[in-house]
Amino acid sequence: MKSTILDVAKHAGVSIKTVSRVTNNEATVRQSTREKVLASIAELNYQPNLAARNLATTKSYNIAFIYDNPNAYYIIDMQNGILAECQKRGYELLIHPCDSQKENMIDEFLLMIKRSQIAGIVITPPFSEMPLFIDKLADAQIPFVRIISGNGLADNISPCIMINDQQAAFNITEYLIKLGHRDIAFLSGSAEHLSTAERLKGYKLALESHDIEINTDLILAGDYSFESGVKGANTLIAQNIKASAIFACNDEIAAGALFAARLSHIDVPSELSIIGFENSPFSRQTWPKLTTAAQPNQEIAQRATAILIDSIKSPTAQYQSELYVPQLVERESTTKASK
Amino acid sequence: MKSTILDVAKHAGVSIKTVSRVTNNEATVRQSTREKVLASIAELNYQPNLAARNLATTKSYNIAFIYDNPNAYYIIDMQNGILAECQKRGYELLIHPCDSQKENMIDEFLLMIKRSQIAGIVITPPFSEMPLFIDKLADAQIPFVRIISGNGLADNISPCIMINDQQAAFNITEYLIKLGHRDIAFLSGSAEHLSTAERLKGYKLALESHDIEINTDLILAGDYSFESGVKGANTLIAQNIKASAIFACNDEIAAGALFAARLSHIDVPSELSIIGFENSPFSRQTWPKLTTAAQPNQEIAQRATAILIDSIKSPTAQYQSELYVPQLVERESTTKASK
DNA sequence: CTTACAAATGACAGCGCTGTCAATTATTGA
DNA sequence: TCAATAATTGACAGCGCTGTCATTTGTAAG
Repeated sequence: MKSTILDVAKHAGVSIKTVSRVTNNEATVRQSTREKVLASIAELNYQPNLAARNLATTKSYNIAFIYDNPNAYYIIDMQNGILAECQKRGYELLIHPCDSQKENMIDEFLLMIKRSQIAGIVITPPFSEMPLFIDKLADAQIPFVRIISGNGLADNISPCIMINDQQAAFNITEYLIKLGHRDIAFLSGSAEHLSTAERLKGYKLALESHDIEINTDLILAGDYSFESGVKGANTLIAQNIKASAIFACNDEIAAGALFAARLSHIDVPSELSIIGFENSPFSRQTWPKLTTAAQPNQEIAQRATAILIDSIKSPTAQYQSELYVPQLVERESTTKASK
Repeated sequence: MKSTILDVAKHAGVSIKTVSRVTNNEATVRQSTREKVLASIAELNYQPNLAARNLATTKSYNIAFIYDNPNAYYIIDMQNGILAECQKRGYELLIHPCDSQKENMIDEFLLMIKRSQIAGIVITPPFSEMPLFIDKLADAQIPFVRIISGNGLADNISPCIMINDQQAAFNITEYLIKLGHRDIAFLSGSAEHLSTAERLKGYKLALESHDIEINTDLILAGDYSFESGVKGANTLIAQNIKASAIFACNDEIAAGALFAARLSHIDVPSELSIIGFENSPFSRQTWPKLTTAAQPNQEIAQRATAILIDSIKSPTAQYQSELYVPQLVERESTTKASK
């Protein structure tokens, strides 16, 4: 039989309000009383009924996570991070996969949010990078946190976690340059994702800062898929474009490029270095394993959630933002340029 | 401003109870009244407050999903399936990743379940195949549904979705045999998963039914990883074991085997056929693409959830169970045995 | 030992909904 | 036409909790 606040109150010999004070960690309870109540709570195995609390406060303790599923690994990581923080803070997680391409998606989502009782939203790309969507959300006065690609210029619409893809791409490219590579191909991800543009910027900046001319033949459009990597690498090979290294916008593209190279009997890394991005499990399931840039997605998601909950609990004009720079992970798919 | 049941009642000129009847789809409401109420609901954009409903019914509309994350693709598929049904039926989904290896995990989970208000649980392997865990859950009187590997012999402890891995493995093996293969290697998945044993059974049965002797040298232990596939294939190659086809217990293993074969300059499929299992996105990201056996995970999860909710709503002694047989998906990694 | 004030505690309404059961209205059959 | 019965509808309590505000208890100062 589940015990209620009344059971605890009787058992401890106090009023239900005092029990409520203890469970909510309010300050104005005498230490001795608090201990008495806590003992009763433990003995009766009491757990506050969330539905009743929600109803009484007319607040909600639900965090929504909205995503458009591009990458199962990414989603799972994010989800686990959010979950961890929610558990810590006594929130529930509601999952909302959505199709970003779908017409009316924005309005449907807004309606759903208004209907559900939702305290705040964690938003990942591409939604977090859709100005129209974000503006509407801001208008609707719903707290949210965005995880986006950027270099630190926050817009103060909401708290934000920024992934400095540009800096990371710069670092990666420089790493290749320092290995002696000068002809570095760039296999782009999806054009709709900001991260693609940011990574390209970083790539260009690195080349420029080492006085290497940017060769547009080496920059190929694509999307974040394995097939795109295969296609990109095959284009380079077929058109006989000289490249001693490939910067792939994510690990799947890199894996595709790797495969294409093997099929053409080009050895990786001795004849061609390939570098990925994301450090997904994928990057460890290729052979050779991929050198890549790692972003700690789970940690990022957890921080984002923490910031969101903070901003829900104490709304302030100025929002917190944080910046992450993905770090190089050296593995086996890159080596010095051959002379 | 959120509207409440009282607003709707006033607007429609009925009692709040009648509004409640309409939102709960109860039968005893006159058609004309129902329409009137529905119109008011639509006009006021009314959505019942779940917290209040939960409190009033002292029931919960939360479904828990418990998993130990082996495979992000699998989890996402399951999750989406469960979500779809939950949305349809007005339930919420709570996610519970767990570590199946962790000591005390069972008791911790049970405690958590008792504390949370949870209407039922969807359980996937390996949890669904742990008798101790299942028994405790049954003792605790919590409704749940299991998704397990099996051939249809239900135990009536709970509703069940069974994946007939044995039959599917039989079919797959027979498919290879009909292509002329007689020396078919079997790369096992994790021993803890029932599915591995079931697939092995199906494999053996198929060989026997075609009067092919079972060669234990061809059956290699492993787990459900890419590395395991690489290792298995390399073992075959190194020990010079004659095999014209490989039955890999899942797509990752198959991908690993594929890679090992390529490295040894063995062409797939002309020199070696490889077949996977699961039809994960993975199987489309190899080259050649993998022939495999598809189980409609999302559909399975949705059905499981439907059955679970049915059993919550009308508890009966006899539980529903369903059987799925994964179907062969022919792609490019298999072909006729060379003479 | 009082008084004045602060700290701690409690009484009670009410969050929005559903269950129970009584009241009302519609329908049927004689 | 009028019971008798069935089909609808409504009044009201109460689910378990928190917010408000009144009350009690403790404490420092006089």
